[in-house]
Amino acid sequence: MLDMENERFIRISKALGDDTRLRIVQFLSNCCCGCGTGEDESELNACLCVSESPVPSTGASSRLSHPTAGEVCCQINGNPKISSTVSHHLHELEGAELITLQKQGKSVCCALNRGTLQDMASQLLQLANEDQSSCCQSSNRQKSACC
Amino acid sequence: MLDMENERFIRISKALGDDTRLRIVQFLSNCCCGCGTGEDESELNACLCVSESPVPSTGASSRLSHPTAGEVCCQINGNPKISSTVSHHLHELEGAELITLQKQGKSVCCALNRGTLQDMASQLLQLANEDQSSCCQSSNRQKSACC
DNA sequence: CATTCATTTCGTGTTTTATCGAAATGTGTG
DNA sequence: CACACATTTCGATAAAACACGAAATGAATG
Repeated sequence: MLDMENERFIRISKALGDDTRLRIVQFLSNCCCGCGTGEDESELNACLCVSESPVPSTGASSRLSHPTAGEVCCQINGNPKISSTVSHHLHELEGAELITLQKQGKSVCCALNRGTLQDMASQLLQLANEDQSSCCQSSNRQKSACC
Repeated sequence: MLDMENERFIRISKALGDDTRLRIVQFLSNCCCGCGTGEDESELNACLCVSESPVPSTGASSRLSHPTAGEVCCQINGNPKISSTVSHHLHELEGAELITLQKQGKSVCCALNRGTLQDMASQLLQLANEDQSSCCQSSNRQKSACC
């Protein structure tokens, strides 16, 4: 296991080791607006997840490509406005690079960072399939009196 | 994501989200004696990880197929005898099904449960590649006034 | 410029987790 | 049976994580 630092691995594991945060990741994972750029109107129009806020100058609706923090919060605990707790969890997930947060107007858009999940999966597979033939001669073994 | 319960996913994530426990898993992962049954003498004889305790009746050495808790502890913190802290971590990992502990005489043998790591990896890949087209109609969306 | 709205920051109480040493358990040995 | 040994259990302590409400920030609106 060379690539990912333990510190990062632990940060991600901790982030995923909380019920609220896991549910946030799950919601963002199967949310159809979690990956669009907001430019392809046709797919966005069919999606209930997008935020809809009227633009007064044109009278048209502006649509965001990702669910807002408030919408995520609503999905998680039914709270109509974002709680400080969910806000905190979102930033925790952002710190672990599991999601990205982007300010759009007075809202914050949340998007899943699928690459981090893939990295994590490959680290786990590496741990599962680690070459077992090298441990005894290897230098990564701690030299101690006891073993 | 149907298969693994959130509770189990969280248990495993928490177990991997601690530096000491991660190092235990890493050690067991690339330990060459982490998978043998102890019956194939030829491969075990070359391995420094095996426990060697003289059997007085025959005068020969008995070899265990896995590192003992004490040996794991030694690798982790250089402590010649197992600490209560490492013992606790081992049982935490056992609870998450990441390792198995088996009593052999007065020692406990520790073996990595590679299947759990693989399961976890596939869960993460599933999260990463979740179908995004079904969220808006799907029933797994919470119905709330706010969204 | 005052107001509303979405979000964050802050202060605090509560729970969980990690760590340590001492005592207890249990297994094999002389 | 007494003893040594590996490990676990227990009790205490300290640190980290979670949760909550109130106040603060900052952007859009009237």
